[in-house]
Amino acid sequence: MDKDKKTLPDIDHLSDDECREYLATLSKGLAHTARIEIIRKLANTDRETRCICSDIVKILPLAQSSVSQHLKVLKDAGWIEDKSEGINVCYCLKDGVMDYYETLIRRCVQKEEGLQLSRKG
Amino acid sequence: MDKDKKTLPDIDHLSDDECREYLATLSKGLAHTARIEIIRKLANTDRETRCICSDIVKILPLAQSSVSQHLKVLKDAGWIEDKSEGINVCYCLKDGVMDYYETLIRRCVQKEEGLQLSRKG
DNA sequence: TTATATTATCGTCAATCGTCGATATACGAT
DNA sequence: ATCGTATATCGACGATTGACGATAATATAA
Repeated sequence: MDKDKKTLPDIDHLSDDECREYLATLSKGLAHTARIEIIRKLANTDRETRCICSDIVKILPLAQSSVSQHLKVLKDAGWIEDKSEGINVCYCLKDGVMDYYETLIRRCVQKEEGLQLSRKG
Repeated sequence: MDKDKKTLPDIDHLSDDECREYLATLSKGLAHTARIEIIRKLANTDRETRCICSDIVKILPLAQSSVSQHLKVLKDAGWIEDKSEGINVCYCLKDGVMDYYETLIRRCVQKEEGLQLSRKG
């Protein structure tokens, strides 16, 4: 039932290559203004209120099928989860994914240990 | 001479739309493993050491023309700067761009003021 | 000038993306 | 069973991306 609700992979257990792959995938999620809007909307919707698909369609200037595509991209990338509620599908941000993204960036990109000279402060 | 070395736009002076556009553009920069590798390399190269184009070509399993393309994407997006040094071109990360990216994400995506209920801590 | 090294650009090609309308699927109500 | 609502998927299309080799452009060396 919760088969597809896989949690975010533990960064410490990923190889460098896997980290880069995953960072690229998540970044692709943020690489379109419509998807940024979706994430913004979900970030501002608490779990009780819930955010169903049709709410998201309403706030975007796109056809329903296009919005559905963007939601699929975000879901496949690991940004969001969905849950069916009768006729509706409730979307929400994956828990902690924002922090996860920033951590992944640091793991992939930031200065290697041993030579952090210019970290101001 | 420094015509194309434009600094990162002040986030506070951007409209919401412009913020989203710019976040999407920067995210596109991170949306490819080769470009992540380039940014990693530059983040680990201090300004004195300098990192010239051919060094980057060496560490990537791509043709020189492909690497040049990726460098162009990163430069156009605002991640990196270049500077000619005789026959070579020295690339470096734009100063503060990592922090800038994270700030932009927060500005675009994170919870609106007034209702931050579940910021743990 | 000619030759060599470094980098950018061009042209081409296949693959992916973004969009849409149309259709399929699933559920709830009648 | 039929209808209506919500959502996902399909197929088509144009635009963009990512790759390459070839070539152009630039600087240095001989």
